Amino acid sequence: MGSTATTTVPTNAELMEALAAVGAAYFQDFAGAAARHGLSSSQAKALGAVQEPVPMRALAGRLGCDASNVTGIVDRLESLGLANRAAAAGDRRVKIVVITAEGREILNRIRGEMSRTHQAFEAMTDEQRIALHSICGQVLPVLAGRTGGAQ
Amino acid sequence: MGSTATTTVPTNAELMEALAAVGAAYFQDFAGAAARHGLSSSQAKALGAVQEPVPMRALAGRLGCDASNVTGIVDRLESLGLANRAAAAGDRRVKIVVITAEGREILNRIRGEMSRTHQAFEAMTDEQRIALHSICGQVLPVLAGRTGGAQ
DNA sequence: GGTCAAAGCTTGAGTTGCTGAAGCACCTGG
DNA sequence: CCAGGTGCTTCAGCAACTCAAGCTTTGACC
Repeated sequence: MGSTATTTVPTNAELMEALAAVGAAYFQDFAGAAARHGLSSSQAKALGAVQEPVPMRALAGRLGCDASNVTGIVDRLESLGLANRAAAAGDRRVKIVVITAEGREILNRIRGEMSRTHQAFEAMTDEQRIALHSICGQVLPVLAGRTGGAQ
Repeated sequence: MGSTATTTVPTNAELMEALAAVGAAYFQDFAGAAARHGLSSSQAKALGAVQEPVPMRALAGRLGCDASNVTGIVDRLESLGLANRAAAAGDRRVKIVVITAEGREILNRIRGEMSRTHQAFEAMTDEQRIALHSICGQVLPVLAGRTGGAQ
């Protein structure tokens, strides 16, 4: 494939711009859906990161922020009844965040209500879906820093 | 969903998860590069949005936030010497944000220092670049809400 | 067994991002 | 010229975020 002379290979700058625009639009769709359920984007992101029980410190790692920050976010999730703190077996220092049934319900509803995102997916062909998924899978480990390159 | 082939078409949920992960990783790379130059991600995002002179109100639209918020962000950019407020010809209410030479310099440096993103792009084949760029271009108008569907 | 460094979580101070309401300056239409 | 709308700023208030300091618990060392 790829023998059409009209399609030129995009430069890094062009790709960066395209990726940034798509990422920003996706995020706005996400934040909007979360807001409709009274959650900030940080809270919703945290909720998505605790589908499996996770210690506070590890959650901070997943969210890419300071541990002290997670305290406040989980405080709010807990006061909304969407998550709980549980004691860890074997280490009484550790507190494990566990999503509640209601939290899971809200999370699923938020994901279902990201209408722009769903529309965008519907408009893709099977080949495009496969290509996008494969590219994401290949690019993610590099982008997330699992390679010994920088840092 | 009973597909048994080796390359199965990813579901919406799988695509959403992949896209979210890539978007988050990209954003962290961006925020990290901006932080190295003493800019928050919002400030850097605003800087990128004023490569062409833009009135305050329009900038708020581009950033997807309240106009009053933009006042503070531009205040900080201005105090750092990265942007200026200029009077608009013909309407003295309007203030137009103009990036300075130093602002452009910093912006280019930030983009150049997004090493993980560049690494990820380097690892892509020409076909993948073309596919990704084309998918982004197709998906963006839908994702950004230019279709009369929801909302 | 006692001691001490280190790990996990929370608290407090301080900055930024963000919104909504109120206010001022300015434009536009009658 | 006056009324209403538009553009920007200010203010109060909350969420998110960081750093430094503090508390409890753990694990290792003497």
